[in-house]
Amino acid sequence: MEKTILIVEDELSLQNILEVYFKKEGFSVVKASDGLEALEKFELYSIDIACIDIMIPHIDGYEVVKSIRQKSDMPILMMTALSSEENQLKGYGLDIDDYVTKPFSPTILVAKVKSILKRYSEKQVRNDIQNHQLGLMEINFQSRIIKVDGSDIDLSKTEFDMLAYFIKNKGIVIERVTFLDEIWGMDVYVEDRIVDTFIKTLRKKLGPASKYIKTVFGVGYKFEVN
Amino acid sequence: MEKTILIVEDELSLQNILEVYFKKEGFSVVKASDGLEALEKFELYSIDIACIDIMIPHIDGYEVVKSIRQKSDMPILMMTALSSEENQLKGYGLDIDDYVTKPFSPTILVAKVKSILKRYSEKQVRNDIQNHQLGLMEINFQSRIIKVDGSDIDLSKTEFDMLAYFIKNKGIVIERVTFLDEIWGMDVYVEDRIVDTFIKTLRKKLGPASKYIKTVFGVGYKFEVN
DNA sequence: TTAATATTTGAAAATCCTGTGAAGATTATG
DNA sequence: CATAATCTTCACAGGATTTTCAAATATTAA
Repeated sequence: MEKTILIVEDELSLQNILEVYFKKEGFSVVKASDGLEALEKFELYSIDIACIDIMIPHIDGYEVVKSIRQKSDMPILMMTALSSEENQLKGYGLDIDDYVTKPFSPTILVAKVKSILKRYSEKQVRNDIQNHQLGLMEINFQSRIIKVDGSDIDLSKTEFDMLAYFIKNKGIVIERVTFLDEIWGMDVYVEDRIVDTFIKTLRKKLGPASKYIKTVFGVGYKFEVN
Repeated sequence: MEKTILIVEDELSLQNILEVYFKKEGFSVVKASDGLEALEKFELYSIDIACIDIMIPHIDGYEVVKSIRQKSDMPILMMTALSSEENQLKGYGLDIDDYVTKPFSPTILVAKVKSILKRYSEKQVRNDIQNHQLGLMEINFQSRIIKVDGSDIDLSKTEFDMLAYFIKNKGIVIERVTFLDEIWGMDVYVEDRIVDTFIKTLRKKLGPASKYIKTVFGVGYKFEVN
């Protein structure tokens, strides 16, 4: 399964270099140039790991981490420019997984990221599949309970699976074919228009939360909390 | 074995921070923001330990503890904001395992929780007399006795094992295959519809308590007290 | 603005899933 | 060894869900 990495770095040349390296390793890359953008992207996409520079505009790296930590325990790696920052980092008591000091080799960063993800992957499988709060709705994958505005919504198996897939891929456009492959399975032959029909009932059942399901004309659908 | 912790705290930022810390330590986290929700979640999930704030909406922490104590002797740790609360706590004579006074460091809370659980598990091994009260029914895993409305129910080995597995996983959906793996063993080959047959007899024998066994169409079954 | 293309939607048809009773197979018990 | 208890399979009815279809509506591009 492809991992999504968030790179937060204001120096555009470095940002691009890192993007190239991570893409080469099969990562899906999301970029941000300042603290605000970083937090936006964090809300918008399902990020698996973040590499965050400390000295960035608007909101500095420390604050970005604090903010993310209120909602997620995703792995975070910091990038520091100065050794003074390095000390501060330790002093702050932030819950981060690793850091690198500039200048560093992209290869090393990639290696560190991979090793962190490896460590995480076992724990993650168990932990990450719990209770998710997304705007108006609350989903529990284990009990297969969906709540909108606090009250239970009754979904059939396929309806629930589709919504779950949406949520696990929030912010990303999902093509009809992808749904067929992921929910129905590669070998099942059904018209891809059936996805529309399920979108219809999902929207109806989700009520006010149906606004999160967006049509991307000519491509597919997208789940976006905002 | 992964432990499930219930965090009862109305201050959402603190709630989220604690969630992150406990998840990182491999806990499965269930959250509640007020006393009512706390009691609901307590019924809904198999909780191993609870951290409860005293000043919470609807039903305060003291009352939550009293209510839980009528059904369970699970470890409980309280979080107090004021030293006056601290005194009250002592005065009340509630059967709690520990407490922390705000502001406290999440790390300390985690450490306390771990040490309580360690103490508890040792006790558990010796005591081994766990009576579980779930709505209408009472189950004792050691003596393999089930009571519904106070009277004994006679279950065969497989029937009991299935019910026990249900109860140990209350609130989460269990697939037929999972039952086969857990009760029959991976290597045994039987039709998975046999699960239905056992559900049938379980429901019949449990009488009024059969309402806790819920069918999740297309997926499996769920044990839910409510 | 219009033609071409996509999506939404309601309803009907086809399919799948579960509950159940009955009956055969296996295992325990005296 | 015989009998009882338990486990397992099977098949059918009824209900729930999935799938298709076609008309209505919306979007895009020229």
